[in-house]
Amino acid sequence: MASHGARSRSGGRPTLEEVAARAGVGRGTVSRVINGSPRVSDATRAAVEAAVAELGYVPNTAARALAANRTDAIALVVPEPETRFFAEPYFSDMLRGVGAELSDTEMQLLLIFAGSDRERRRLAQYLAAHRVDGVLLVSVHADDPLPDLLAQLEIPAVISGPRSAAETLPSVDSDNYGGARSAVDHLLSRGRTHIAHITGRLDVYGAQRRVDGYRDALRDAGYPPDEGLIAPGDFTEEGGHRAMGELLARNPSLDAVFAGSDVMAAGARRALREAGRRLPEDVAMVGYDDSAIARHMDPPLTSVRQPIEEMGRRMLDLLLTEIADRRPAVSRGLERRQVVLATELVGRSSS
Amino acid sequence: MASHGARSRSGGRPTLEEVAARAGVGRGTVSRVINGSPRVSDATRAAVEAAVAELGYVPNTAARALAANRTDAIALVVPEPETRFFAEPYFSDMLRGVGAELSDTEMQLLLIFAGSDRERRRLAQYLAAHRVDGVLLVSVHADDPLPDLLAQLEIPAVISGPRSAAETLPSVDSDNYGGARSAVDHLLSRGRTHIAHITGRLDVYGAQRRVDGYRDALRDAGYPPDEGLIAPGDFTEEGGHRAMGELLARNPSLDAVFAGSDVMAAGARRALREAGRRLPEDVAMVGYDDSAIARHMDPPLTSVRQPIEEMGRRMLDLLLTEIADRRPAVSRGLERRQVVLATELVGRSSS
DNA sequence: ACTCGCCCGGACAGCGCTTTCAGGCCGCGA
DNA sequence: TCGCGGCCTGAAAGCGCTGTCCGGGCGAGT
Repeated sequence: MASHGARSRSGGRPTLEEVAARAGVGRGTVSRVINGSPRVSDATRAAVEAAVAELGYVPNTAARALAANRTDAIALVVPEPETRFFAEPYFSDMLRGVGAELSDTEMQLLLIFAGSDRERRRLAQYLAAHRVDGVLLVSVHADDPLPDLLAQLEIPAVISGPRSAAETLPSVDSDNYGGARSAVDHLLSRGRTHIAHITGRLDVYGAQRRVDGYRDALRDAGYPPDEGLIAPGDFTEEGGHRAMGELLARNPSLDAVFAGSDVMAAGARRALREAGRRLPEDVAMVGYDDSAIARHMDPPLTSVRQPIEEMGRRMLDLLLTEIADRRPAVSRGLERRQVVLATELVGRSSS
Repeated sequence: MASHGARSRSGGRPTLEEVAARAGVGRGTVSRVINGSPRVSDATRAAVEAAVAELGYVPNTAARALAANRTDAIALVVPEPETRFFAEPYFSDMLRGVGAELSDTEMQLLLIFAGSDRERRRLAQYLAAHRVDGVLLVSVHADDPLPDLLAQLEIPAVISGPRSAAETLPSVDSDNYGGARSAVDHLLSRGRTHIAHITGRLDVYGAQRRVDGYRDALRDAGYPPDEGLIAPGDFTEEGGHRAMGELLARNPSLDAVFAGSDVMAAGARRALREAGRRLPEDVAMVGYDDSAIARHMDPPLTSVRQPIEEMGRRMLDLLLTEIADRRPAVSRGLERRQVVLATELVGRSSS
């Protein structure tokens, strides 16, 4: 006690203790002011704030983390290689949404890639050390063990794109089903009658939902189910190209395609060109994602837009709630923690 | 003391103390094992490691940071808006290099954008709180106050692209001068005699050096200086377009252009097309950066490649050295902490 | 065999902050 | 006027780990 008074060591930053001395109060009081506790009189608060300003006091994060058992940091985990992260606007939009929402808080955002096995092991270590208060998980496949790890470690997490209808983690997703329906309805309204669908990877729940939406829209319009009009893609351009080839072979009279992603649409477009079909005269096309690819395609591609930035924001909201709720160990009911946002059809000349 | 034995609180993670108890040694000993101190017998070390494994012990970062006064984290600061970060492959390559080098260590990398005023204030707060052990600064303009702030806070930092010849911070750069020379020499070797240059923003030191390299290469080849062949650009496509226009107006007989960046080359290419000049028949062109733009230009652009990933790796090396050296407060001489890496001319059909 | 030196393990004092606890002071009601 | 209840504040106990300082044990030298 006598060994560390209010003297500031050379180059050292001021401590709570020094602020307290300067303001003529105790450490605890300063702490309360800093943390915005209401149990402090206005006069005292003002005095403390003055001292803080004069000394240029900045709290020591490590000490706070140790004492309060929290880190004030959350991680955005991308289970993909870095290259994909930079290639897909999806991630940067998401990041922007999260970042925007986060700038109102004192929280820090960590960006973590978990594409390789090595990176995943590192991440596991990282999470085990509880170096973040919560995790935002984007683009997770059905069989990914990450969510379970998080649950086991009791780390709050929010997932973008539930893994299944029975998703237990809080999640934010866009309305894949509705988006697909709107795409098909649009094509129908254009007078198209033979509408095919190129699916995404079916181990991604959202891709399944798009198929469901496609089927239901056709059924509701009086078209009997025809599995021959559905071809599996894998979200790649090459997959889209191949799928389109199959579809054309099976359905010569096909006059429209709903592709499960813009990238696949680009592949399909190539296949159509090779087959001598004109867009949109012979075959109309609608994509999904409304990415840059859609805008730059020739002709520009009608596509279903997802509010990705908004999704990022909502994910962060959910996560912060989750973290706050967990703090005093209140156990909440299984209220609705699955958010679904509406999509929007962006019409262009491909349809 | 009696208040916290080796009992693990419900859900709590094991502590050093518990590991020590299990291994039958003292806390300090376990700490030494964890930190790889040599002053521990093999038998003891084995016992401790076994205990660590059995308990699944993971050190508490906050406690360690507090006691050791370090964070084991460094920041990559990008003084640009996020959009530019994603748009320019420069940053992602840099990130990849740093990330690769970092994965051998226990250090954590933080990505921080400081494009807006608001973000910069946040960053200042962040640095003031000493939440990182060091900073990697990329793409800094001559008048940026960030380096000074870092110096004042005594935070180790490494800069990519020195601000001037008198840069005091450790830095890693590519050989802008040599790169420019190689570009001009290449054009000369192709038999071109009227070679113009579109510069980058001259408040970026690297852009100045490219101008120097351009001038010297021509001078050494026996061409007298001709300022009319130099037009200022600003690293944007529009700037390149405008500069090319000026150059053509001033020098009708011009037969080659060395552009200070690929983006400007794209703008210049547009101006050439508008003027009815063919590439490379009428005018040969060389760009700088060897970015995707160069590969996709029509015709593909010859460009000077910088080893960006390597630069990222070297920057991290320098920073870690810097951090390590500062720890025991050894003051080192002003040895060479400015690394310059060689560039490489990538030939394509534009020249 | 005895002593000196060396190496290893344990104890202890914090690192700076949060948070509980209890006491002091004031105001209000009786 | 006295007593009781509240609110505000100060004190103190850690949070889990690091790093220094000692003491003890063991091997080697004479």
